[in-house]
Amino acid sequence: MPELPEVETIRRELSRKVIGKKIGAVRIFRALVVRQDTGVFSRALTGAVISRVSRKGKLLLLELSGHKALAVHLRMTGQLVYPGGEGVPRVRFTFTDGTSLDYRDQRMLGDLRAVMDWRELPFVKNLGPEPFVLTEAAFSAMLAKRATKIKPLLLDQGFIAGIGNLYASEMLFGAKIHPERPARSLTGAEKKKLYHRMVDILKKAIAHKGSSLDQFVRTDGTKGGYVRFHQVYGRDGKPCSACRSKIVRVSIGGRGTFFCPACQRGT
DNA sequence: AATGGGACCTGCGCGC
DNA sequence: TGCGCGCAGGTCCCAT
Repeated sequence: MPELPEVETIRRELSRKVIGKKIGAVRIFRALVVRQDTGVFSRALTGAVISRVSRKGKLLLLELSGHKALAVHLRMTGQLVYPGGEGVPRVRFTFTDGTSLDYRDQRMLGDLRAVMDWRELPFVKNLGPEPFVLTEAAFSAMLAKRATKIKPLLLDQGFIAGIGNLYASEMLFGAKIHPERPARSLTGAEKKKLYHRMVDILKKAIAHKGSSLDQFVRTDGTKGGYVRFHQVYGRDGKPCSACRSKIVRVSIGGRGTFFCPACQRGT
């Protein structure tokens, strides 16, 4: 479940480690994760120099010389490890200095592709605003227009970029809002609170290098430290930190959703 | 517009 | 103990 904080962690770490490096060779061990012709992929990347690493929502972009980019979506179990070299990854990028960047992905749901203009990717074009760019007023106005349940709405990448299942539950708990509340039913105070919990939680998760519950690891293979701050996600049956009621897990929009039935009232 | 389902994948934990 | 099954969740796609 790499979400915005996890992808941002990787972005920052790769920025420190691989900018300026030249890709000498691309080895594809499992073609499934390369979502385009593998020859096109390899030829586009070989010889390119990494100029910058950026992020759009949960999409990581290794920008290259010649206006190209390597777009990486980790989906569920993707990992980028540097320096790589251990075991057999799905894809290995070997730099001309001899080091390598490994793309690992247990479930192979990830998405790697070399693109000429990442701004033209449908995923990018459909992306909603970045949480850190959005103002409170704009966020409130966006919520006011929507009748749908707040929790699935926060997961909609076209509505807002980067939030996934874990942080959606955490921020709704922080704002004391029931996950099935229609977005437009939130009061002004609730919308304000949700905006601030959203920003605070994402920033704090980045500060702690993300949440490693299952597969997420940092580029050096170590785990992120935010799990110990989780209030509800993965804590069903355990006491709420605020009121000691038991945290419950329900399915909303087909996704596991954790909340405190006492603190987060009503629909 | 909203909602619900299936598809993509693998490994884990559950029930029997 | 062993086996089969459902499930985990990011995104896309289809149907209603």
